[in-house]
Amino acid sequence: MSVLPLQKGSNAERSRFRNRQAVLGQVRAAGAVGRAEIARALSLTTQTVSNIIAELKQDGMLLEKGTLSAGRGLPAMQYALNPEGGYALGIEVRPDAVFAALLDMAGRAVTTERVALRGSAPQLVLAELAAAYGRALDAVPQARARMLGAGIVMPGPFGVTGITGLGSDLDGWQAVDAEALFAEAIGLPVVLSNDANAAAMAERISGVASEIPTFAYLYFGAGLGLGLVHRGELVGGAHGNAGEIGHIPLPGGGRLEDALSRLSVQRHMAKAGRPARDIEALERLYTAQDAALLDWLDAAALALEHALSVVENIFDPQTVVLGGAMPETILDHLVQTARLPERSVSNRPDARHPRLMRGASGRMTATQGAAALVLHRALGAPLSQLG
Amino acid sequence: MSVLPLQKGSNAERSRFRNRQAVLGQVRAAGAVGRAEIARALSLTTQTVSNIIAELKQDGMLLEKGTLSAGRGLPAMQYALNPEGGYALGIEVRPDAVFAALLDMAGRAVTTERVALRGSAPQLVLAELAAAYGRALDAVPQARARMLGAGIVMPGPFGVTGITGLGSDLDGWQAVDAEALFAEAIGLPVVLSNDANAAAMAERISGVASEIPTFAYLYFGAGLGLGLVHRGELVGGAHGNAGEIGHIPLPGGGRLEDALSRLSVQRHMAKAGRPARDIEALERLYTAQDAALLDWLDAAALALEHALSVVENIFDPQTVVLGGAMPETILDHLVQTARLPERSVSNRPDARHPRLMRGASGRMTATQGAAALVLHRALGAPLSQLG
DNA sequence: CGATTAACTCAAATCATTTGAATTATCAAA
DNA sequence: TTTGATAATTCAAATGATTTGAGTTAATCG
Repeated sequence: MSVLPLQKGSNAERSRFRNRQAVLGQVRAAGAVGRAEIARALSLTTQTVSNIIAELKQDGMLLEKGTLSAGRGLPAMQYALNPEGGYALGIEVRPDAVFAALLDMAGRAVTTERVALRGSAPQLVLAELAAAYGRALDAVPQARARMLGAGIVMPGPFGVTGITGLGSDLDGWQAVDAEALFAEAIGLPVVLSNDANAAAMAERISGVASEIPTFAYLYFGAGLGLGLVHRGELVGGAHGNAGEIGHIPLPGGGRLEDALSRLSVQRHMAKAGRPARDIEALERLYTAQDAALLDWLDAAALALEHALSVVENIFDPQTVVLGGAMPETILDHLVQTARLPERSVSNRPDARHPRLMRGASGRMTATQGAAALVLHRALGAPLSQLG
Repeated sequence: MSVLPLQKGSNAERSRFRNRQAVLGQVRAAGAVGRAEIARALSLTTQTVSNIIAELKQDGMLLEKGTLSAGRGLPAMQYALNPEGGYALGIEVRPDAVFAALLDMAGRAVTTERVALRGSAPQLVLAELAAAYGRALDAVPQARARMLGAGIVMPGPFGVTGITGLGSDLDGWQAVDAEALFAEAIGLPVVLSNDANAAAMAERISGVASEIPTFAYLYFGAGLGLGLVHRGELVGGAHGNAGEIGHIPLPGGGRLEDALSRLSVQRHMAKAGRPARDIEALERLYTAQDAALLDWLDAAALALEHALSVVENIFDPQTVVLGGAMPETILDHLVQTARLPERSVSNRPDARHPRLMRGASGRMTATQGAAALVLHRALGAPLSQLG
């Protein structure tokens, strides 16, 4: 009979927790700030912010960065995140390999690793993963006591759906509580997400969207994914499966990811007798201005225009970011050649951001994004997400 | 230099405010509950809930509904919203008319009115609107002291966009701060939204989605709109223009709203020599199983399938609700004949809700939805939305 | 009928923020 | 160079809300 609430009640303890996060969030967003400025931004008193900052400094989360004189008055002591104040583990599980990265609180990867897999059975994956985590901690011992959590990216869709088997699901993972398994295997709080959402959060935490609270991210994985960030928060849908934009039909027939994905370009190039197994091969072909690749790009740009039209009109983002497992040169080519739909709510003369841009993260976007999910939760996410 | 925060800091006063809202939200969702149950749901103590409920009762927001014995122990006093405890004004501005409705806190319309307009100039609209508000207050005098705010629905898109003039924009309203104008004209706090978002919130507050936190609403206005509710909150996009789904291209050519909208059916019927000016006419034609109308319905069902495919795969909603300015019989027909896409993340064998359903609200959906936006804010919205 | 259970109330304790006064360091004008 | 204004910061006390713990009341169960 009880209605499960979308929010918990508040008390002094939870207020403090929330304010701590908010202060950390302000510091992260600003790079370095003084206490009074944080207080103004959060509508708190400087006294409160002073108390919280003293605590955070004590905990090793913040560093003093010297005073900054700005006009009259006592110069404010500037505070910045201590990169070594906290670490997040990012994990990306693919059918053939596991990627792991350890990120510090500044969002920089301090270790990265790729472990080849012989199958995707949960036991196997979990064991490899725990081992990789152990190696990362050995390499960065000071992280051991300061782990904030682990973010894990897996091919969706999550939960039991009627399209299991059609997509890129992982064998053996359809009917298990993946989050609980991971949490137990590595002994950390876990956030589970799909690749596109994680990549989007990576851009939000330390990429091109760090000052753009509402944007969409088109992610080149095996297929094509969409990550939606609305007012700083991920829009994951009812079951975390939002963003399967690759499945939507194209005007000319077929699905979007038939024309716009890594599989798509690989198939196209194979047919043309120019197999391109990996990103490096694609990059070389592009540098050589390969005719078959340029053909694919023409069709892909058209598909991208369709995707933009759909995403912009449905979601009204400040910008659309393009990224994922594609050479930067090809992403740039797409960004430059795709024509922006005229009939779109995003077609605004007063726009402050380009409507389409390439993401900043490279090859490990999703892996780093997985860790970014943890950092996002630790550094200023709203209370509603904190349990 | 200061980074504007997505959340404010918390203090005792704001905690109390938040907890008041959360308690009201629980009461609304449950219909009638006891204090201990609310306390459990919100992770607060019964003492705290008791204090807040005493205050809310004092303010006339809650009514005692007698005790309910549930097993052992002292039977809990049940509390319910006092419908007369608060009122919200809902306003829908159309090019040719203004609709106004006064809703009580239970979500019921206590007055409704339609005022024909001779033009859409701001001065004219604001004057008519203030007059309509005055008449509503005269009819329900006890509302005067208990107004929670006004929700206003206008044709989008909001702000300056490159497609101004293409859509259903209102003349004279493109470059004005509509929210401020309305707030000044009627002396109430104002929420501005588009029709689809408001209609979605109406279903959330007192319609078929009252227990569905994540859903999409396909709204038949002049065109076709989409309202997205994610974990209880509207996804409005960067400029409040999210949901312009009518603009997206159809596989067969043209835009979605060319096949699926009131304008579409009116054009189709006019061409077929069976003009249908209003909803009543459409309803009569459907009752007569008019061949031309059935033709349109076939094409519309196909377009709806495309829309479902896009919305489900991008947003992963628990359900898609169909509603707006269409006869219920026609909406039902569409719900029954549209084939649900198989390749969709929403195709789940374990789904608890139908994937597609008709909305509960009738003709005044958007107007009542406008008021629902206010009620939503007053009854349990997260702190982040409260300024 | 007594024991148990659960809702509720009262008063005191607790926690975090706010308030108000005092201190310090810089800039700008005399 | 001096003086006054400005703004950041700290200290101690006050405030506001929740929590804690003990006690009361009214049901069900055995």
